[in-house]
Amino acid sequence: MTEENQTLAQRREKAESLAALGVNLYSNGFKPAHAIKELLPKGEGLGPQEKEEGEPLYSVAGRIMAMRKFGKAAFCSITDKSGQIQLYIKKDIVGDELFENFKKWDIGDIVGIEGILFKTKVGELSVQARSIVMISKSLRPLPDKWHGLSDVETRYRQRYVDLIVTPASRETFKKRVEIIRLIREYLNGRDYMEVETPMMQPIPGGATAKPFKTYHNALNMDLYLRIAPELYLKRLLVGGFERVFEINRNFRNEGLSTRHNPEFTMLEFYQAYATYEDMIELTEDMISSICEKVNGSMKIIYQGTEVDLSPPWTRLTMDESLVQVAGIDAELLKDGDKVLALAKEKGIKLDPQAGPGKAKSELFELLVEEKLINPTFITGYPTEISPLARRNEDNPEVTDRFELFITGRELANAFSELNDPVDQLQRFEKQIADRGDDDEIHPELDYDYVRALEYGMPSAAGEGIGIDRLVMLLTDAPSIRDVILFPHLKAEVRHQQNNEE
RNA sequence: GGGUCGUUAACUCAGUUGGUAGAGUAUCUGACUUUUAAUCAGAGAGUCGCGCGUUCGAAUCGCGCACGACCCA
Repeated sequence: MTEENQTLAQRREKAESLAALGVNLYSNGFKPAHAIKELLPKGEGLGPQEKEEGEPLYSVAGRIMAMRKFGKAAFCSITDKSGQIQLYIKKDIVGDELFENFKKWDIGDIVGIEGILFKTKVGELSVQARSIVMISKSLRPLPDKWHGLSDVETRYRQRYVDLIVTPASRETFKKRVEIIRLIREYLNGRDYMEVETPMMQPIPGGATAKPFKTYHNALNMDLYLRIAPELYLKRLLVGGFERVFEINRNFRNEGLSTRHNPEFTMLEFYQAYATYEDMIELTEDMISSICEKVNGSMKIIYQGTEVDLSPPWTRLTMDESLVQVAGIDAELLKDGDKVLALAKEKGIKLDPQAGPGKAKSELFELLVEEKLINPTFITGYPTEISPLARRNEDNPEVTDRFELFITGRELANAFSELNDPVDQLQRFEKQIADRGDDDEIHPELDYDYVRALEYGMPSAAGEGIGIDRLVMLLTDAPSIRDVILFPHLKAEVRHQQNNEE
C-alpha cells in the first residue's frame, strides 16, 4: 500500500538520504547487552550531572518515542519491552559522521546505542551515547505523543500501533498472559493434564450454538470449527486420564458485541470422581486467588462498580434466585403451567415444545442475571436445558449443575457429568427430534460419543470458563475487543478509484 | 435486524446562519551542546468517509451507502 501524502514522502526521502550515507536502514547485527529495566537501578546512587563511576559501557535497543534536538546535541526517549530511558547524543562524543546520521533519525525508529550512564542537571538518568546504530527505519509517523491513539477502530485494526503508544493496552495484554499462566499453574498444581483436542470436528457438539463450516478436500468431508471441546475431553476421561484441561479457541457463528467475538478463548476442565460441588470450591478458590495475584486484592472495581471476589461466594438455586432476586411467588414456581403463563406475560417468546424448565431459564435471564454483581453460583438448572448434565438424585427435573455470574454476566458453566450412555442417547435423540430448523443444534447424532460412554466413563464433574470475560473482569475492560489482540471487525474499506462498473 | 451518535491534515480536535478549511502535536527549513509536551522564527500538508440530490454556492441541509461506538432484539 502506498498512499500518497507529504509526511510519508518526506519519511521515504529521509530514509533514502540516510541510506545514501552508507547506513543500513535495517541492520541486524546489533545485540543489546542490557534491558532498559536493568539500567534504571544503577542511577539510584547518582546525583545530578554525575557519571557512573568507572564509566562502564552499556548497550540497549528500543524504539524512539520522543526527541528533543538542539543544534549539536539531542535527547531521545527510547522504550524496549522492559521500560523507557533517555538517551543523550552529543556531537563532540559520537563524532561528526555518526552525528550526521543521527540528524536523520525520527520518532518511531528502532535504534541501538552504546554508552555510559549519567544523570542530567535535573536528575534524569540517561545514557550518553558513544556509538549509535540504526536498526529499523520507520516510514510512518506515530500518533500524537500527548493525546495518543483514541480512535477505537484504529486501536483494534492496527493493534501494533496501539501497543506502541498506549501503555494501558500493553498492561491489559500482559495481565491477560499472566492470568492464563496462573490458570495453567493452578490446574497443573492440582494434577491436571493439559491436552489438545480437535478444533475441526465432523459433528460439532458440547454446546448449543451455530458453528462455522469448512471442508476437507482430501478426506472429502465437511468439518466444523468446534463450538466446545467438551465431548472430546470426556472421551479422555473414558480413556483413563482422570484430570484434563484445555485452554483454546472456540468458534461460534453468531453476532458480535462487546461481549461476543466469533472466536473466543475457553478453559474447560474435567475431573473424575468429583461433583459439581467440588467445582464450586475450585472455581471460587482459583478465580479469587488469581485476582489477588494480578490485582493485589480480591476487591476490584469493574466499570465503576465494586465487586468483591473474596470467598465464600453466594449460592442460590435457580428457583431461589427467581424468588429472592426477581420477587416471584415461590408457590407459582411449583406449577409448570403458571410458569409458562408468567413467561408469556413478561413477553418471552417460547417454542411450542418448550416446557417450564426452558421458561424458568428465560425468566432468569430476563429478571435475575444482570442483578448478580458479586459472584453468585446458580444451581438447580432444569434438566430440559442441560442435555449433558447429570440429573439430581432427589429431583430428576433438575441437574447437578451451576453457572457462575459476576457483574451480571455468565462467567462459568459446570456440572456433574452425565455418564449413563442410555440416558445420554435418549437426550441426544430428543434434542435432535425437537430441533425443528434450529441450526444451533446439529442434526447428526454423535454415536461415537455414546459408544465411548458405553465403555464406561467415571463419575466426573466438568466446567468451562470464558477466559476473555474473566480477563475483562480482572482488567476492568468494557469490551471483549479490549482483551483480544486482534478482534474481528468488518473488512476495512479502501477508497479506490471507481474503476468498476 | 432496529434506534442514537460519530467519520474534517499522519494524530487529537475546532469549524457560528449554507459563502470556497483552522488549531495543537507531528513533518520540513533556520537558530540552539543538559532537554522533559524543550524554546524561537518561518514553511508545507485536506477526496471534509463515499455517492446522489436541493441550492447561484454544501464540511454544513435532505436521501442512500460504508465503517465504527453505544443501546435494544
